[in-house]
Amino acid sequence: MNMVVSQPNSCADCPIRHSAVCSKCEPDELVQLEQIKYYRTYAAGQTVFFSGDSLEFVASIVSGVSSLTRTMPDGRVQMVGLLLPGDFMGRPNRETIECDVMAETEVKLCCFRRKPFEAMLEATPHLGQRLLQMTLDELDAAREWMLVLGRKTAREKIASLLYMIAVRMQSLNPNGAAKAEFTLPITRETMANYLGLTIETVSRQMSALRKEGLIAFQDRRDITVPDLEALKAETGEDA
Amino acid sequence: MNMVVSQPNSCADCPIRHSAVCSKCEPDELVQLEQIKYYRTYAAGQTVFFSGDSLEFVASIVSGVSSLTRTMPDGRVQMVGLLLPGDFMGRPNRETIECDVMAETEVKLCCFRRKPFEAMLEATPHLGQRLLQMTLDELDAAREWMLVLGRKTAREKIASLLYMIAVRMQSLNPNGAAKAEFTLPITRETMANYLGLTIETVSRQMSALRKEGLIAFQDRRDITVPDLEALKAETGEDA
DNA sequence: CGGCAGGTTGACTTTCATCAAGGAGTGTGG
DNA sequence: CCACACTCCTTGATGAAAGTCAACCTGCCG
Repeated sequence: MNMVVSQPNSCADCPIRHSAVCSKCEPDELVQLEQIKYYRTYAAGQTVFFSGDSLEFVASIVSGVSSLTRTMPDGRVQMVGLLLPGDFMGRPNRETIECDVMAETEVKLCCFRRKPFEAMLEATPHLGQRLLQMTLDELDAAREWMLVLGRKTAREKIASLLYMIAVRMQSLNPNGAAKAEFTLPITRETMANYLGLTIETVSRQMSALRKEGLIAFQDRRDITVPDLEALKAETGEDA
Repeated sequence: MNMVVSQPNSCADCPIRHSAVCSKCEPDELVQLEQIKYYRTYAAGQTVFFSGDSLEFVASIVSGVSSLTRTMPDGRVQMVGLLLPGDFMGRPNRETIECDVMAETEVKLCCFRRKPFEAMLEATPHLGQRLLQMTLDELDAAREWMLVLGRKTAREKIASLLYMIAVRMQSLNPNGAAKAEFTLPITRETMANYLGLTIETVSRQMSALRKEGLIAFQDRRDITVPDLEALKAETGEDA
């Protein structure tokens, strides 16, 4: 595994200092965390954990995008989580992980060996409180996604995914523009796995949305959404 | 709302004392909890919370089964959670709830007003630690379910649901019998909403599984599974 | 007895998956 | 520099699975 261990780095200038699991920690608690943390980088396409692996560390995503997937014995794959910067990877108090974790883009992790992290979780309420918040948010997101998987049409699924990504990117430049441009961090296959569709259906629906002017793209990664509200209307969730 | 407030009850002889959010609490912490708790009972079919309601209390399920559902503007419904005795209902640090919560059977809740509960969560690490564990477990279950919704056939979905319920019931009488009998706590419509299917498809697949001898039933609630392993083989997850 | 909710079954339709062919961009080696 | 192989994507033709519409059954309750 050609993963790279980077040089040490300070929490003070960490880009996810205020959103990650450590965001409620006091300065003295950060000092403790600094002592057990280390960085790792994974190239796009590399696997971080295989399902069933023993869970040696937990981590915050510093940069990049990772996916969680589950695979059936006959090869069917369903993505069950998409981890963005600030998100937490791994399970305290669990020996193994039951998903494959993959780097969709180059990913930089801030890792903590699991045992010391669990000990700190017991001793440092701020850490556990933040992790609880984050886990509850993820649970809400997972439930939202169950609606998409269980009840939406292919077209609505695509619109939902694009809308979600557009809004997340939008939140970075917060002037409420009606328009959005972004680079899809994932392939058609990854989209299909996320949405419970085949890549052919993804491709067809992307073409259909383009034909109708709801989205635009030249190379197949850089997407323009001329009218976010119009796209939202296609998600099936508008009133 | 004809909900009933029951007479006070002691934690000491509570049936979910060792599985609920309070299960790690020390005696003195239980005393605190006793001061802010109260019981409510809902009849089958009653709504506990409507989506968007302000969240006045959180609760443990003492007995019965509740469902969490999300509804689209055009009426499509997806169940996103099934709460059994011991499970926790509600979100600390959130003003409103974004699901409908319904009593599928008669349900007895042990309620805590949200604000005092949040205060205790800050002050009592045992409470937060247990809630974190439970939330992580629910997240895993939600992800498992995303695989069912996204990638399984109707037949596999039905088999998965029946197998899950059979195993949960089985865990109550722990001699590893190959056979299982149980009463479905939910209607065909609820099954359909859980599985992302129509009730007609649920009905057809139930009939098909019965024709093949994988399950048996006379009245449509009391199910017999003569061979749990055979049923498991139909879930698509066997190796 | 009639009405009603929940469930089953059949005929038909729609949606999406499957199978298959081929295009566009990229990297490699002759 | 061009041929090629390869990955990722697109598009078309066809088929299978599940949804829709409709009729009817069953048990229950007033």
